[in-house]
Amino acid sequence: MKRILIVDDDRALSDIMRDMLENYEYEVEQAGSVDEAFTLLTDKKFEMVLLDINLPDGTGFDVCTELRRVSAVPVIFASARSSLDDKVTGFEAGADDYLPKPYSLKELLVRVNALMRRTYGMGEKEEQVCFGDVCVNLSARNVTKGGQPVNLSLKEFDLLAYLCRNKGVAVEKDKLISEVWGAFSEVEASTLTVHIRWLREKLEDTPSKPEHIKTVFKVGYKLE
Amino acid sequence: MKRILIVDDDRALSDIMRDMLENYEYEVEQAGSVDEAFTLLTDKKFEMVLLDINLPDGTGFDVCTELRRVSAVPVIFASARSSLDDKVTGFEAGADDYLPKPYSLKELLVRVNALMRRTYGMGEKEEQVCFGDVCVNLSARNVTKGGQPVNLSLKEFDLLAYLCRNKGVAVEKDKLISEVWGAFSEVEASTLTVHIRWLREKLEDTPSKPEHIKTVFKVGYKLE
DNA sequence: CCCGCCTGTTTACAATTCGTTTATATCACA
DNA sequence: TGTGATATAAACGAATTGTAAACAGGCGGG
Repeated sequence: MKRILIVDDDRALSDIMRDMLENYEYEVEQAGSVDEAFTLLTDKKFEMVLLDINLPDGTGFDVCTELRRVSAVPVIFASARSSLDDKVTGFEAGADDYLPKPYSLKELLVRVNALMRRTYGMGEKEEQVCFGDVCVNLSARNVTKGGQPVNLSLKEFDLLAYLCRNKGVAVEKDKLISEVWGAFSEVEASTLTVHIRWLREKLEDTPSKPEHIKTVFKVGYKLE
Repeated sequence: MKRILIVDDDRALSDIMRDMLENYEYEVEQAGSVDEAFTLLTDKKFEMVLLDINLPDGTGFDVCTELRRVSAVPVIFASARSSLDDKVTGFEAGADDYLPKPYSLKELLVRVNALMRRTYGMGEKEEQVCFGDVCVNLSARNVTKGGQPVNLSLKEFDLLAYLCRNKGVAVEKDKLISEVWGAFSEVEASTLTVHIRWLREKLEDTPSKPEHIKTVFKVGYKLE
């Protein structure tokens, strides 16, 4: 959940922005002055700051400049001041975008989204599943046991990954084969058996008495 | 030196943009059509793409969408089409900014600078990644092994740099090629293999038993 | 202007890994 | 205890990767 700070002394407008951003699963806090902004920035970490320029006790430029001394947090100016000079000043103060009022809320939203995407990644969330002393990082494709990296082959990893994604549930052999080898694969069930064995050899303390990669008789396998 | 691709069929305007950007130490290439854009993207790597929307043989939206399939290169739309719908379409296609014509050149420049800064770092801070007795300074583009400087060629360094930025994760061969050789590059996978080999020869104690530049069979490579 | 060096790409071949199958042993349930 | 299901071990072939060397283009120095 990304947190956004809106700094604007027009409370009505600020509320509208807040409502819209909250609809899109951002967490929003509001400040109406430079002072209030610094107070909030001191307390909490924000993933983005939206700045008006004209504030009762200073300018958004000042806020941005100060902020940049200590932080690279994304900043978007949103202001009624729309001259080129103001834009240049804003960007030179370290802003990432500048949106002159009046703007459409939709445009604000897509720009916020674009900057979030650029700053925090295209949404590749790091998925990690652990059992016992084994950690499986699904996005990085690496596995550790007791902190030590474990080398798994392609099929071994894919198989383990599918079990991880269905941790706790018994997966039928047919299902495993079609997920790992492809829907119309014609490999024999024994192939699956062998790969399970190799996983156990690499990941279980006692491969012949598996504690995590369990077999479900007549059904398939289950990760616990 | 950052390379920028301008895609615009208005050659006069394109030239003006080029001149200005070159004054600010960017290296610029120009394309006047979708086709030309793809050609350039096939054999060179760009750090940013400026896209017009109306092109003789397609739209900038198409270029952006295709590009986003394989690359996270920063994209700015600059177009006479200034409706909200167009802006939304542009951002949804994966753009980072949208600048309606007519715009001032100065504004284009500060937006380019801001996006470069956001994407490639705030300049001064030294990014350094180490593994074993090897240290890679990403901003200074130099590498040491056991304190001794190591000479890497351009491609060798780019490849290593990308692996460093994704230390610990298995990077697919396709991804490596599109990041190092350019979005639509058509170099063969064997070229990648050879460059990996050279890196290992220069950085690994026992190149044939690499401890850090690991191969992930059928997938790609990983830095540990 | 020519030459040699450096870089990058491709090619050909060697070495290795991986996945599958087969064969046999062991296990779980009725 | 018997029988089908699963585990274990090993072997083979195919596909992937490593290696070395040749080739081409660009650049700078003589």
